[in-house]
Order: sequence, then C-alpha cells, then structure tokens
Amino acid sequence: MEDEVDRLIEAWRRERPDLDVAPMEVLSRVSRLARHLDRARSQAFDTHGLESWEFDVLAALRRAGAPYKLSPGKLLKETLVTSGTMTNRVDRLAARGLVERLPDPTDRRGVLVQLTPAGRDSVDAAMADLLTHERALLGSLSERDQQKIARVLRELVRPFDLEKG
Amino acid sequence: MEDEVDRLIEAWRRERPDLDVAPMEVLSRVSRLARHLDRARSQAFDTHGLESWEFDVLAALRRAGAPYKLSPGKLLKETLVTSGTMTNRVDRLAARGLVERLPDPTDRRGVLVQLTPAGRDSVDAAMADLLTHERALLGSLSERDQQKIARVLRELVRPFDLEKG
DNA sequence: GCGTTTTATCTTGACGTCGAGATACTCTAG
DNA sequence: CTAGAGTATCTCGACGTCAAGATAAAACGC
Repeated sequence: MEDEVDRLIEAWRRERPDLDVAPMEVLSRVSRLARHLDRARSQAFDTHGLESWEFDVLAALRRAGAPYKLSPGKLLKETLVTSGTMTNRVDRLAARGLVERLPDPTDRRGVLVQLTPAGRDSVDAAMADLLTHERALLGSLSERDQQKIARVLRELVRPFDLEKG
Repeated sequence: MEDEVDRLIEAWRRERPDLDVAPMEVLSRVSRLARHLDRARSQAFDTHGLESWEFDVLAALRRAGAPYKLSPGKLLKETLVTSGTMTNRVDRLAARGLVERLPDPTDRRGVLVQLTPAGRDSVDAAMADLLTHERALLGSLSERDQQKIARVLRELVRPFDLEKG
C-alpha cells in the first residue's frame, strides 16, 4: 500500500539518485499529516462556530485553570504567535464576547485576558468534539503502537523544546 | 524526560478529568513537530536565498524531471495551494528568473511553467542541504525506529490521501 | 456546426500574520 | 531619587493566502 509520500520519494530517487532521501519517509509524512490535521481540526471547530486560532487562545486560557486569566505575554508563549497577532486575536475574541480584557492590578503596563462563561462553554464543547475526532483518526492503531510512536515523537521534538525553554 | 506536550496534557487532565486526552500524545506532537520542521526548513533555505514557498514550487518542477515543465494546474495539485496563490507565486518566481512562463502549444488556454537553469541550480542545492539537516534531526533514531514510525505514519495519512485522489 | 458545459488560468478584495517600531510603565544601580 | 535599561502591550504597513468571480478556450451533445 502506497501513499503520496511514497510517490514523492520515488520521484526524487529517480531524479537525484545521488541523494539519500530516507529522512523524507518520516519527516515529509509528519508535515503532511499535520496539514491534514489542521483541516480536520477546522472542521471540528466549525460545528461550534469557532476558528482554529480562536480555539488556540481559548484553550490556553482554559487549561490555565480558574479563574481563566492570562496576560497577553503568557498567551503568546503558549500559542507561538507574535505580540501583534495576539493583540488582534484578543480584540476579536473580546468583540465576540468570548474573553474580556482586564487591567492587571499589579502592573499598570499589563493586561489580563479572561475567559467569559460563554468562552468557557465554547472551548469545552469544542475540545470534547476535537478529541472524539482525533480518537477516530487513531482508531486503526493499537494502544501499543500509539505509545511507541508517542515516545519516538517526543524524542524528535525535544531538541526544539529545549531551544527556548 | 518530559516535553511541552506532556505539560499540555497534564494541564488538560487536571482541568478536564472527564475527557480522554490520550490522542494528544500522538497528534499534538505531530502538529508541534511539523511547526518546528517548518522553521528549520526556512532556515535551511535561507542559505540559498529561497523562501519555503519558492522551494515548494521549484521542487515540484524538479521532481517532474526534464524538461522541468508543468502547468499551473498540476503545480497547485502538487503544492496544495489555490490557483490565485499559484499565479502569484509563479509571477514572483519568474521575476526572480527562477522559472519561465511558456504558452502551452497544445492548448491555448494553458500555460507551462518551466524551471530555468538558475532555478534548477537553486533547488538542487537547497534540497541537498535540506536533507542534510533532516538527517541530523533524525540522528537519534535507530534505522529500525525510523522504518517503524514511517509505516505507522503512512497508515495515519492514508485516509486523507484517499479522500481526493 | 452551435449552444452548453467544463476546464485552465488570472483577477480582485478580504483576512490573518509578522516584524519593526512606538508608548507607557517598572526595575535597578548608583 | 533619578537616569537608563528592561518589560508589556499596542500600532502600523507589508506580505502571502484564500475564495469567489471573470475571462477565455476547449470539449461535448445533439
């Protein structure tokens, strides 16, 4: 059974027999799978009237635990976007009533972004749905294989996580 | 040894003990790894004065084999972008002298995009460099683990590849 | 042949992100 | 106490992408 990446690799082997394209077997599949996952995520969130970027921000607040407050600075570390992007995202989430901007009582430069009850409901429903979809995607894999692949992926990601704490 | 995803999962387990978050062990790591790979790719291409999107197009032409000509339609299937995006990309690549637009002799609606010698040199050098970097990333994995994970990822991607041929 | 449908490409406007810079406040050394 | 360095957030302009629509040519059915 072949997939698109097999096709890709075969073409490169034909055109550049001098190169060792073995790394693509793993890494091209990671990239492609991630792209597909993004689409699947978007679809899952559609049901709940959320965009992926909205979920990312709301989820960061939700996992922080009650009272669901984080500074924009913390949020951008969690979501890996720039500060300009986060300002824009918080603006739009606030306009939709999913978060509120509060002054930070301990630092007058600072702001705290807090999940509203509506925001919490949205993200909780979306998260449950997302996990259901993801579970379906992994359905074909044995428990054992899932654990194995999770371990290997952790190895591969670690160097990047270390780069910047 | 923990990674960022372990931290993420732990937070969700604390906040939503009712949910089974096991799928994140695999899929969140796939997404995060892919994001890191994108950055690493961009860096590798920087050396060769290429952007990632430029490489994507040039690589599709390169893999097609001599005479390195493809229609914009084929290109957008290979690179998974929309037609408007491809028009824009070809415009800019042509302006940089890396590709040329030729009329399709068999269809007057059509256009063929062809790699120039400069474009071919660029993509060949970038590809070799990319593979070197990727090999380094996989360095910690045994041959056996790489094959195992490639097989499992192929399983996971297949449903998406089938969706649209 | 002639009108309809399909195919191929390009055009346009809206959108989200980035990165550099601006602004306002806090912290620290002396 | 204050000058200077550091930090937190926001502003702004440029960029690449997308989706929908426009245009033109080809293929099909009758």
